[in-house]
Amino acid sequence: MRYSKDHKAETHERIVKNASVRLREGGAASIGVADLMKEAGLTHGGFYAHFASRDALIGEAFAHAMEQTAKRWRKRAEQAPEGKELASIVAGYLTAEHRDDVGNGCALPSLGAEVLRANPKTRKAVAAKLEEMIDIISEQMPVQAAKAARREAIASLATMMGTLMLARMAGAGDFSEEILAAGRHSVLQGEASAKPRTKKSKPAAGRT
Amino acid sequence: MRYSKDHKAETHERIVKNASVRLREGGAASIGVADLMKEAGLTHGGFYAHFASRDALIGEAFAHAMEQTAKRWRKRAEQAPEGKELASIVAGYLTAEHRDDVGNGCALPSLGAEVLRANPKTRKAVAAKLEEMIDIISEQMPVQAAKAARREAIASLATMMGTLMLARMAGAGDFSEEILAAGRHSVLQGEASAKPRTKKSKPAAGRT
DNA sequence: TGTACATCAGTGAACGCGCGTTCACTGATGTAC
DNA sequence: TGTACATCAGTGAACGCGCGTTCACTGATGTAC
Repeated sequence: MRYSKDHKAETHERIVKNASVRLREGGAASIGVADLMKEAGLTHGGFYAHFASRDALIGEAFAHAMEQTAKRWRKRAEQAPEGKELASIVAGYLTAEHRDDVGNGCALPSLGAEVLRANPKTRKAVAAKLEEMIDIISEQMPVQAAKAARREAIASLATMMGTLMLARMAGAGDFSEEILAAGRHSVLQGEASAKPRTKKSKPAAGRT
Repeated sequence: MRYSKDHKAETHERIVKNASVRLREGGAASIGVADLMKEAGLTHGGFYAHFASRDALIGEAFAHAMEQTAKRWRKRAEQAPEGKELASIVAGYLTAEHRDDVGNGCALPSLGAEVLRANPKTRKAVAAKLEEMIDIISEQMPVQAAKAARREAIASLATMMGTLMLARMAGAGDFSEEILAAGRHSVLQGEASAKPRTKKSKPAAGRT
């Protein structure tokens, strides 16, 4: 072959990564085949050696963005001092840096509305990843009952993504900072140093 | 004139209303001039007698969606029994009906990501409307201190819109219902029958 | 070791199509006289 | 009251442009003999 063993796989991954950034920044409609290939240093004709269609790429870009977000949370939870797992995730989430980095940020606020317009297969994959993400937060909840932990995990996730969206809508001034602070206060009140529900000796298990 | 006095204004409004539904459902990219005019019973050429450009229409559609949402909340707060204003807004918000009616639903979850791609003028107008919406919720908060009320209003709004988005991402099954219930529980816990901060004798004032 | 062939990631011209915008025109009504 | 003209919301053909997709081709490398 002309290229190294997994050269094609690397190219494929590069295209998907770039697409997932653009997807978060500008929505699926902003993804242009020619632009994307140019960004990857290739010409547009080669696109169809990697993807069956533009829509297939969009599906992969969704999956990549969701998985990247989940990975980030797992890593944060693992690296945080015991009892500070949730606080660490929230502190990393509700920041001006995250607000301003839409393309590499959490998939949920960027893609929540977008996924409604995606094909059924993509929608299902996204819903499954969402379950995973809820599990990750749920494991860090300072509540003993699993049911309550799950309920609170969902609400915390909702508050986090909602806060980030509102902060983005508000722009980058005092109003936006106020929103971020309100979200942090709400999610973390009275839970700053409580113990998570599960030990973190093992990486988080997959979804149910 | 060929038509009644405010015929043109009515046509204009009809186009904007239709556009604001499409904007919420499919994003700005889904708004096609020809489609929209056809929906209004007209031909595409007449569009430019009403709007300077497609982009100008999109700006009006944003404003309409935001104002419609704010109006709905004011109405709900006015019609609710005293002490149940916030509960009434939340109960109307976190329902399967609202989840399934994206086009006529709250502007925030549908347009939060979309507005980041709009022009600066539209972005500013949306941010101003967001302030108004926070004020509406803030006035119904069962807290005496204005600062705390505003903080809690922001967090409630974030949780509400975040919950609705998560429920939409989850589809329409048990998982989705669970999300809605978690959001209702979170926003309303312990506040079900507290008194709002302000009397509702007068319609809510404009934003600061 | 040398030669002919197969492989296949990537190239770039070409296609069909839809879209935003322009523009000369229509035709019903209000107004001036 | 009747006639000629001005107004203007709406019509529909035409335009230029960008985009997704197709396809014959390239050329460097691995493999068979």
